[in-house]
Amino acid sequence: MANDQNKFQAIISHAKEYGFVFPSSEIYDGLQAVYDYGQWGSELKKNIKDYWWDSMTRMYENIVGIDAAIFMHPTTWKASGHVDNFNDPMIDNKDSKKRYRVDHLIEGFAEEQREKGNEQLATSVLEQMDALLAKDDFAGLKKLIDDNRIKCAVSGTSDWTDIRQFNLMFSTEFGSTISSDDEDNKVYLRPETAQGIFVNFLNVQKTGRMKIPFGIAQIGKAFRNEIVARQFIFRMREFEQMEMQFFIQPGTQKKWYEYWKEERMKWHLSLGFGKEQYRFHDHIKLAHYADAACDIEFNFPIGFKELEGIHSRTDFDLKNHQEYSKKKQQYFDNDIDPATGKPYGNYIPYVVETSIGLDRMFLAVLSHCYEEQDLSTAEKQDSRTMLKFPPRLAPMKLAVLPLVKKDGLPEIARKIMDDCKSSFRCFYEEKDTIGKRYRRMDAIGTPFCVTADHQTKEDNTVTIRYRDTMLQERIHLDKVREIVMKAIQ
RNA sequence: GCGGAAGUAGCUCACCUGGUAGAGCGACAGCUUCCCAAGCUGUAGGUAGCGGGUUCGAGUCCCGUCUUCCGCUCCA
Repeated sequence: MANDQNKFQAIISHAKEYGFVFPSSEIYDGLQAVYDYGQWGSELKKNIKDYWWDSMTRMYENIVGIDAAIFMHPTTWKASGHVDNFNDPMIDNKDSKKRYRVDHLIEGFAEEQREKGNEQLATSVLEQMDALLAKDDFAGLKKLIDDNRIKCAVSGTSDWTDIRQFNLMFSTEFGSTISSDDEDNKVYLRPETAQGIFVNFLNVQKTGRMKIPFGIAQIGKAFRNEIVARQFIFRMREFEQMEMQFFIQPGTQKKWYEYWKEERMKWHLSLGFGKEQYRFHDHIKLAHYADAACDIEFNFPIGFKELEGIHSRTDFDLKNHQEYSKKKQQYFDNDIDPATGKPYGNYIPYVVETSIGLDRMFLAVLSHCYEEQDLSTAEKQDSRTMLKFPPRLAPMKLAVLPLVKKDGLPEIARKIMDDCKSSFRCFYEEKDTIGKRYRRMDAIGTPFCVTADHQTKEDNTVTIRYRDTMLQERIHLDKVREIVMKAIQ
């Protein structure tokens, strides 16, 4: 465990030192739980994104993608349950360190009084509470708690912190007249990307002539004002989700839930990190919208943690959007129901969701591929740090290196660059010894290096050096592009 | 949010009981032309997280603040 913790620290350092991940606005001391992706990090992230997007939208003919806005109509979040579930004022007892929802605390007190026969007090307290909650009068609520000497069940004391609102959604003002008091102007930064898909369900279904079952995929940013956000990019306030909502007939959710569990696991395994790095974790306590849910957990250096969620969301979201918007969210199914011999007809589809955190996927790839190797021999101490990325995900695919920077070798190397750079990302370097240049490429995870040497001038062959094995082969110049292309496909 | 620890050059760290910052690695330029880092020469880079206080004088003591790490708590 101690070693894994050190490994995690080493990965964070490496990520910063080699341009993968920087703390946000670092020159101003950073911003808690916000990070920026650097020159190689953004490439890696993009490659992960593309890999997911392509496998979703190309490999499944019944899945299409959209890109919805981050801002959504405020009612969206009422329908989704986010406004009700994440707006609770909380209070902490300073002695027991226990945190309570203010309404629960006061209701508990009223209940006690009622049992003791103080019916009048109970009713009065509850009435006051409702009035104060409606006004968001936290000072008044605190006074109510103090005046009635409401105690903590654990510590038995009445030593309370101030009341604070823990709203997991970020909000901002919308429109030309800015008035922070005006609830009508308040818009949220989406706390999940899913709702952008749900509100577009019929648009996509009708214009794309989609037939159930079908899926809508989306990659985009989401924002959550986490109370405690830590562990590097594992839990961030601004993060990116890659998710797909799969619309199905009611009653078939069990089958599709199992189907997507399997499909998503296959996708992860296709990266070749090994089966033992993943496991399923079934949710016992289900979210307000789900009738079955599990996570795919990955073996991070900080332990097995959630990487992707697969949820059977029932018709919770579409049904609520129908209710709040007063617009029918149903689908007419022309397929014949074998039970009745007639079409299935109108229904609100059920949904199975697969939702993966892009930043977590990035961390999974980075931490799994990070390796420190001891290459010491009897004569000499030696070690290298490398990122053994699958070639298709590597930020840089090929380094082109002249063995020395004279005798016409740079010119040959430049020619190779010109031949390859339109096909994939290449890196040219002539400074320092060849060994040092190889090691620098290992550190950012470049899978291939080709070196032009004096023999190249005679027979047009170069050496290609493989990152993982450090072995070299001599190949013809014309083969370079082809070999790399094959590896990244 | 609570408790604990830390914050000095890109990185790792040093400066003992207060007297206006050093090393190694790295980076850059040049030499070397060498197929797996640490050969030679040179250069750049820090007002010690930030703010305040004590003092003739603070990186060094005190307070506040921000950030990070560890533990607890939380995580629809």
